[in-house]
Amino acid sequence: MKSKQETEQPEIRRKKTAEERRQDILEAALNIFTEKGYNGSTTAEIARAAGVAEGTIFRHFATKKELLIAVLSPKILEGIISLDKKHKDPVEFFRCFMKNRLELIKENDALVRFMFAEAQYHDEVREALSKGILGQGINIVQPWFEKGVKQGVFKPVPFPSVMRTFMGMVLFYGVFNHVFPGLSPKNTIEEATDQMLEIFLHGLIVKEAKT
Amino acid sequence: MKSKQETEQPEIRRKKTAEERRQDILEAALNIFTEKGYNGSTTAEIARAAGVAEGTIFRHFATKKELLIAVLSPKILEGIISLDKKHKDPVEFFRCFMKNRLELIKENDALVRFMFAEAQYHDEVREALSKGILGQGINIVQPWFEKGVKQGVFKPVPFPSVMRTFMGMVLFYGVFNHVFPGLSPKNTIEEATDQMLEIFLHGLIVKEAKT
DNA sequence: AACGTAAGTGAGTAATCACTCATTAACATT
DNA sequence: AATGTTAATGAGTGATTACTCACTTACGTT
Repeated sequence: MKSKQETEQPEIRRKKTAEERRQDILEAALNIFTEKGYNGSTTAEIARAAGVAEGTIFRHFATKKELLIAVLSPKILEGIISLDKKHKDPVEFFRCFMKNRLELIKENDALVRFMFAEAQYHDEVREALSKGILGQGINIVQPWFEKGVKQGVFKPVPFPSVMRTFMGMVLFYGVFNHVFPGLSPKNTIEEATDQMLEIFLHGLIVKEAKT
Repeated sequence: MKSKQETEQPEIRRKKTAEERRQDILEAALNIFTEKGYNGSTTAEIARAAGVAEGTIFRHFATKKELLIAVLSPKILEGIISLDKKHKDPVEFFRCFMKNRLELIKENDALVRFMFAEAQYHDEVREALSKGILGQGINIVQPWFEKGVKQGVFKPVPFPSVMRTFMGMVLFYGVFNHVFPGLSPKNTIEEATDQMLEIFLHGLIVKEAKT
């Protein structure tokens, strides 16, 4: 029951609501974390970036780790909603989905890289990531893939392999550009999507050739 | 000029050579680093694992970061040699290369994950990784790919996209199994290679279908 | 204006960090 | 046995860490 009424907003520096402060801290934490890593960031630094005292952080989050979880949790589920179900064609779905994910990753590449990096060391992050992304995969991708198989459009490759391949291609896109700058310089998302999709759907080999 | 002669080895606990100690420390550091991350590991912990005093570490490595570099540098170049050039067929090359890399990654998956995780935060790691792996890509993969294109076997997709797709699939293999356990349970390397290669070379779509 | 309350503060704390250095131990050489 | 040399030690150091708490501030209510 947060009975905080927005009355008039005078010139003098008003105290922010608890929720506003919380958001300030979360935003600052996200920036510092993605830049320096969880263990490389200090609560003092985050407080400075958020414009609050260090003690304020611990009024909103009991521990530093709780802050980490609070930063990542909403981000992990983000983007699920943005995908509509208007597609009829499995191939069209994969094209849209890949482009959608590439855009999402390009916009949040520091975040994505951070999540996967920290997933190595923190069980909580790994579990949240696993649940969130696997949920996307199973709920969204698998039905379309199986639909395609039933229609005879897709090969009956085991779904885990499809998922792994697809995610590898897509997720690595963001990591790649960071770790290996210089390669793929002027690649637009459109081009990247088309080229990846060409390989993913039709393969590297020209159709007439034999293995 | 290390004039240390291996004479007789009496029962009493002998002092190890500098090189032996160095290797002990490197091995322990690798284990601790991959488990807890660079910033999550302490030199005290590494010393304990290596069975040496903390000061000994700094007799062999000036700083903790120097230890990190010393741990990773040899690992990054590892595996290049193991690949012979007996292949004649570009397709066969990709099959062998993928299987080879998958095995390498499966055996060193903690290391691989650690390298890419720390590459987010340390320029030195990123540069070493970039140079090492990009070198492999350009020196080994690109010639075979271009050979395939000239033979009319491969499509003239821009090489960066091919490389990115290939690396994404392969590298993500290890990360995937760690972050998303439960999926792809009993997948052997043989199966994984075959399924990935099927998608990479021939695509998900059955040949008769149209986009 | 006086009071109560929720939110914010920052100096303080105990623990921990990477790193140092005077000392000791283990060898080879004489 | 005496001496020199190289390697190893671990208590010590100053800096830094996540986190605490007694106190202040800003606001709503009366």
